Amino acid sequence: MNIGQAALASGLPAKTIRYYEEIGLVEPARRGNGYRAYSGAHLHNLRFLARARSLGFSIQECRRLLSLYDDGNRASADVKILAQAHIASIEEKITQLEGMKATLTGLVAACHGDDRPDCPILDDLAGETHD
Amino acid sequence: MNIGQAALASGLPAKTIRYYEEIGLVEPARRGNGYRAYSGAHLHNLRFLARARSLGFSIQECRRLLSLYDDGNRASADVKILAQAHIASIEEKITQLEGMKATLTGLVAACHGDDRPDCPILDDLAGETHD
DNA sequence: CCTTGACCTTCCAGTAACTGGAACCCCATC
DNA sequence: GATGGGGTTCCAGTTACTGGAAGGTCAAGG
Repeated sequence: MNIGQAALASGLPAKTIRYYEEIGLVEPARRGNGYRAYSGAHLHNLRFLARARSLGFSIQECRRLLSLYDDGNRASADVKILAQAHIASIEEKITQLEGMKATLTGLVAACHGDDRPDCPILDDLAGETHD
Repeated sequence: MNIGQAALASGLPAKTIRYYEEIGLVEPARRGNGYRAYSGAHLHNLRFLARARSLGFSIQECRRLLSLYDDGNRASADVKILAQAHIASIEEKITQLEGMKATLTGLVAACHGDDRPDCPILDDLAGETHD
């Protein structure tokens, strides 16, 4: 199948699929005319990547996950550790975002939001402590 | 004050401060020897930026916030709208991350994590539905 | 046979916000 | 004069794509 079909079937943009080839993630065969030819296995890997990326794994992590998938002798513990570390980094991001949100929510609540210039949000950013 | 002092006083790395100058955010004067000379106002802006960035505002948003800060005729409503939009985008990110976390947590719980290859996490990524 | 349009190709540049490093200058001090 | 700790510029790399230009391929229609 051509790249357009692979894109449709995997849900990834063709541009992304070409990029994955460039970085050595999924390397299809070529037809006589230079077109990429994706096999069922290639498509499988593309779907795998789409799913892993949608769960927030980095490209490096996806690479590792694919190689673990391909390794019949893998230990599921290795996969689990990778996933747990990823969960931890997600939690870290969430915590950070929650902190920002809490601060901003407080500031927004304090801002009257009319046509006057007085603004607690800017005051906070400017480091002006409100007694 | 030199860039090193400004870095210390603002909490920003010198590299970042130079970058902010490059993109026109904070443009210090220069001494005879070519060194950057930061005034109190410059330092204030650097601190403002550090705070705004720590709250997750993008550089573009920071630029806008700074210009609102500098505009004595601003309407606090404009600031509030900006902040509210930012809160909304933070919430969106959190929702996305929570979704990833929930899925991953389920998968990790299902994975025995020993030296056997069988792994529900990889099965999920590979699109193999577990009955 | 020619054209049209959809598809494919490569390559280059841009995104966000820095960060690291090389090569070099300035200044005070021992 | 050498040394050390500043400072300077410029270039490259990071992440994971995305957009666009210039051009090749192929099937269908006139």
